[in-house]
Amino acid sequence: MDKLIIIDGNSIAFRAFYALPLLSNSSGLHTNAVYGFTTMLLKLIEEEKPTHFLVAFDAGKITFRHTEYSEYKGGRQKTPSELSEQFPLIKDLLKAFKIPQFELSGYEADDIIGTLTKAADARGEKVLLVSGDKDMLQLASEQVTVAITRKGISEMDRFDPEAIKEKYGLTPHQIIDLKGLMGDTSDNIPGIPGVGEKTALKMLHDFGTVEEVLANTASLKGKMKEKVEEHAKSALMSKELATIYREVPMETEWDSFRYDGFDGQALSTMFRKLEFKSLLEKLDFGAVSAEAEDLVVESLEAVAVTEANIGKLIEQLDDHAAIHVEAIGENPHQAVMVGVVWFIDDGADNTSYYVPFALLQSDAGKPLRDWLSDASKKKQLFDLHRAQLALAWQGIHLAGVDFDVLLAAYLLDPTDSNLSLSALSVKYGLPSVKADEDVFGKGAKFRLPELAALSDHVGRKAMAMARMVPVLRDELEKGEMHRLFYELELPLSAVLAEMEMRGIAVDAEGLKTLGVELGKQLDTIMSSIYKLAGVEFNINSPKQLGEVLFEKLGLPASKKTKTGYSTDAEVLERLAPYNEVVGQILHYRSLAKLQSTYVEGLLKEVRPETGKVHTYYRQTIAATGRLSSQFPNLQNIPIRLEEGRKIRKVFVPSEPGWYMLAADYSQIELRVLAHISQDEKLKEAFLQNMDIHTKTAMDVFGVEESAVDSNMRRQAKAVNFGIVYGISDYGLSQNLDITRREAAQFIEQYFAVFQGVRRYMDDIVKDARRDGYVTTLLQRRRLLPEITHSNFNIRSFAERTAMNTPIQGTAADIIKLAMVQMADRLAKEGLKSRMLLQVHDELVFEVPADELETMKELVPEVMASALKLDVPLRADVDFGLTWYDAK
DNA sequence: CGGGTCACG
DNA sequence: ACGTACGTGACCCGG
Repeated sequence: MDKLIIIDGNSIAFRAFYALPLLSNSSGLHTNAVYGFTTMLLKLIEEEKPTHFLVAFDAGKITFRHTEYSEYKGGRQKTPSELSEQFPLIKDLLKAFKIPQFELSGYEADDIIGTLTKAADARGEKVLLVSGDKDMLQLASEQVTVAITRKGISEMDRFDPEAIKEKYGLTPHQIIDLKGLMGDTSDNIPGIPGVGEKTALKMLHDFGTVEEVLANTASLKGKMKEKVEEHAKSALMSKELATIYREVPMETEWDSFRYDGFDGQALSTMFRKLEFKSLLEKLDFGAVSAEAEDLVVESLEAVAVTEANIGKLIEQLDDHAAIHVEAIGENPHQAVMVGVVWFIDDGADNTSYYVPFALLQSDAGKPLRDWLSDASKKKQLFDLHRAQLALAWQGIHLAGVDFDVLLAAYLLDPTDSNLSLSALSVKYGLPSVKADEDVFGKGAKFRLPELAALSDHVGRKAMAMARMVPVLRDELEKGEMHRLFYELELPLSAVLAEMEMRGIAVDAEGLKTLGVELGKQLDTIMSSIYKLAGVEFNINSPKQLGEVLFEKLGLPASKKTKTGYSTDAEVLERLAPYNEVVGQILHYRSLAKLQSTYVEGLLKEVRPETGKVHTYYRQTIAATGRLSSQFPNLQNIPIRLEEGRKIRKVFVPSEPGWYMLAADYSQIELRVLAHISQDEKLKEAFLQNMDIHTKTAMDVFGVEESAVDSNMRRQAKAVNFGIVYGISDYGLSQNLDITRREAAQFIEQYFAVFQGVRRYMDDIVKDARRDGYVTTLLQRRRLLPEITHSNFNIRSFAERTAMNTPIQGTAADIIKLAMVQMADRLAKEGLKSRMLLQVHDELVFEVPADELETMKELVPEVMASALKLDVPLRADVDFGLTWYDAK
């Protein structure tokens, strides 16, 4: 049997546009609506397997409805240019899909669809009609199913007449009456003012049609009767406007909608232009497009090196080369080595040499190992940090790396969430490489392919990497980020790898003891909660907890999440006065977190041989330039509450008689703000070394220092936080639990005093709009394409990001500088002290007793002088036998 | 594998 | 009118 899919083109394009973030490709073309449209088409083709297909569009301009009602669709926002520029792309896309398109001047897509579904009905063919507009429900029939998008575009609700009956108690045709009564603000159809969906449905259930409702106003009551009578004409006109016209004079020849598959060639070209990397990979055009002439595929001779031919590679070793280190696994401290690849480009031929790791480690591999460790042999690679760690665990010290493709790509676009070689080769228009996932598989299906395929794949990775080096080097130069790259990030990679290899010692016995105590407390609290609640349930399940609190115990639910009641700490704290159990649950939650994440989780990461944990700092994740930490995350060890803070006691020196020493920047973000904004008041506060929150309270409340009480200081502190985050009255009001009006007043008073800060906030948003990005003091860059988005929320988010990123990012620049300088000083001065951790504004060291005095001076000195600002930087230092004591 | 929650700066 | 504070990672639950 045939099956026709009809898509309401304008409606789906709008839906996709507003549902997805404003994506754009590297030439600045917006692509989110096209992307959403594409994924929907692919999904429909795959799941529905249509035999016939078409998309209907509004032809735009005036339709016959305007001639009847000039206000039709009035008051509707102009289509944002970010969307209208995408319509031509969608039309090209449909051509590549080989899906027929219909539009007819004077008619809307609705009418074309109405006419076509009528024809299909008459022929007795199955139709699936896809739209975001509930009006379409009037076209449902035994033959025609209407799918309405829900929550964005990925999910749809399907309606046949039965489903419409179930949901609204109406026939498809009565949908028109529904709209006649309630109107439709988006089309500026008036309906009857004051009649919403509920009232309209009730009337229709009683009377059936608009006409019958009007004929029976006598049985309506009071205000409603007046309203209906007064707006009777409007209701009739609205009904007429809502009626889809089904007699458009047009070709309805069934066979002209036949769908026999897309043009893979055209589609892959289209996807490449739009930079739909994931879709390109998903459809695997690799094979198809490799033959296509428009795609450059470089030839490569991929040599799998053996003991017999290793001499050929050794012979060719030069003073520089692109290499690729293939190691399997997310955690580089536990990576399984596959091998190392050398890419040799001698001008005539491209040759890659894949050296299996066992061979590299054998006697025959010695010259290669020496080459890797020779700092005078310059290497370019992808992900130096990871390669260095993986090799170090195998006893190979990697040195002399002068370019890292991953690091460069990150600096060029720190928000890119897919920085794989495969994705980058597409992004920078270079010969493509297969994704690792496609070659190796993933999860349980992961396996290395046979030698020839493996050596080809890793060889192509090395080649792609080599091709990317000059491109990215130029881009860094253009963005004035070469110093940031060569003088900061690249040296930092090595510093981080060194810190991580060293690891930090953990007192596992102490941790276990803590775990036993927590276990006892958890048992006690658990039984107490069950008793108070009168039922046993899984306290860790927000779903079950919600049911107990809000249904069984009948506590007032306030916040909702997508899936049900919210039970987060903020909600529970409000509920605490109602029932004793709530406080217990909060306590249970905090202890359970300590137990699962910080006792059990941390214990799993301790190496039994050394008693140390080795975190992995990620240098290419955070959009602002900060580091992040994994396996385990050592940047979120508890400190705010004493119960959790005790966890810090298990972080100890790795040598007897040594100390832990920690130094943290004081108010680095506000000091950075003072420097960037050049705000006189803020600068003055730091030049006089005042308590910044107290000073803010004095200025905002206009009082003397002695009159600032703890509450005023607390509020001033929240305002300072808000300023750094890109303030909004709503956010501040939530944080301080005050009204928005009060919050707005605070902000206004703050800006009245700190006028330079206000100027900075205004200017940085303007700059971001003009340039499309913001930068830190060291020229770190973050692209903000959404700063001009027509959607208020999306745009506001970008504006706050524009305000925050230069501040957070410059602070990140500064501590990174301090780390590189610190590593240098330790080496130069022959100190035995070791840098172990970075926690955004804090550095942690282990220090032998006889270096304590030196380090207490040196660390804060280096941190404070890492970068010269117009206000002083300050770092406070302390030491003790554990991290806990170095406070 | 996504959502909810919570730990940190 | 819109409905949010900025940046991360780990754990648990439940489909």
